[in-house]
Amino acid sequence: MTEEVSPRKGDRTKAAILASARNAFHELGFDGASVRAIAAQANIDPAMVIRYFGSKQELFAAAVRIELRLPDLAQVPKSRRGRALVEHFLHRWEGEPNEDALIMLLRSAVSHEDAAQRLHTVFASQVVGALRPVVAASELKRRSALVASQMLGLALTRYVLRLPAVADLTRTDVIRDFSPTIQRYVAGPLPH
Amino acid sequence: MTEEVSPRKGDRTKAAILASARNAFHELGFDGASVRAIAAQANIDPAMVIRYFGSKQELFAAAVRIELRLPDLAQVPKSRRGRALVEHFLHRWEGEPNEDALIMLLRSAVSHEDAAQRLHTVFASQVVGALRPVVAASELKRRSALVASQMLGLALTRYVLRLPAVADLTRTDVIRDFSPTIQRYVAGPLPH
DNA sequence: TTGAAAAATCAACAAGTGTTGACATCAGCG
DNA sequence: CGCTGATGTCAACACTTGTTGATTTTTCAA
Repeated sequence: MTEEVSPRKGDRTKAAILASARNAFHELGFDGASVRAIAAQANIDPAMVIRYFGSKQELFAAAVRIELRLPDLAQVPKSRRGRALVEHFLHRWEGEPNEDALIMLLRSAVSHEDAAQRLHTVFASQVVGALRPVVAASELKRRSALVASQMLGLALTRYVLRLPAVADLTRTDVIRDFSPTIQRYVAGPLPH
Repeated sequence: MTEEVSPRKGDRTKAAILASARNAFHELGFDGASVRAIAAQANIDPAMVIRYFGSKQELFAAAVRIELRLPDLAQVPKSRRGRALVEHFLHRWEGEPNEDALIMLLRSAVSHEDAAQRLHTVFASQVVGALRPVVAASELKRRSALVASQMLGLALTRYVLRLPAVADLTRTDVIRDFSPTIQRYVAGPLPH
């Protein structure tokens, strides 16, 4: 009534399912989050989940659909690109809690082959995409590997494993401690 | 017959179960590896797995039992401790394939709470234990966090996700590229 | 060889999974 | 009103999971 464009009742519940699914996939991964649990948390019948999304796999694909917000490193002074990258990912991961798709993929990729493939793709677009404009083509793969290993290692230990030593760091700590490493991986000299 | 001390038939199959379980847990994680699949790969009845180990959980605990081979960094010149650490873990992880407990824990910790707790413990003994003799107590937690994030990030991207950019690196490449970072995390200056 | 313990087999259980189809309820429009 | 299509409910399916008990086969010493 109050809406202007067909406030279809179904759209609200569809959104509720999606929100519940994002939460569940975020903290339990694909296999750990059951359709029944997702439905229960949204106060909905499990059958509706299938009716609205077709299958659990398609629900996951919808929940994980990503907006690619790439940082434009070319517009950042060369000496601050490491810091910019760390801030970019930290902002993504701690923007709205229990929402980021990369963490969902990380939690799922271990056991779910499709999620692993999607993570490869996301990695390629996010990290390689960010670095391509600012590093030599001959070094792109190597520098991307280094950045990915450190940033995914940070995400893993901080958000998935929650090792106290890493999880207890403040945002400021993280930026201060990891920026120099990423800076070297992006723009520093590589050992020959 | 050819053995001297009670070559109990059961010990052989128990060992076979353990080997099969290590393999399965290593590539599928705790939830992904079913008791039936483990038994099938060892050509035995699923019931035997339970009879010999009590439960899947106890089998996992037995498969993941770890020999703590800590590197003694105090005996390594200060400037080479980063390299020594990288070589230590690389040797662990690529020693005998499909055997390392840390990878098994990494694959399982995502969905299995006990595995996550064990990983915290292993991390504490392996990383913190190696660093304690050679870093100031006031910096131990912070330096351990940095080393753990990079080394687990390497393990994650190389062995679990198998991102081509990281998995394609040779052992020599890995040592060359990651040692400087770990060296800085262990003995270099920390940003204030 | 005989007999007892160890090892292996088989079928079944209770619980949980994703998914489906038949049915009931409700909305809004003619 | 009555009708139609969208929403929601319920029970059941086929399957997989870890685990158990009864039963049979094998092993090995007396």
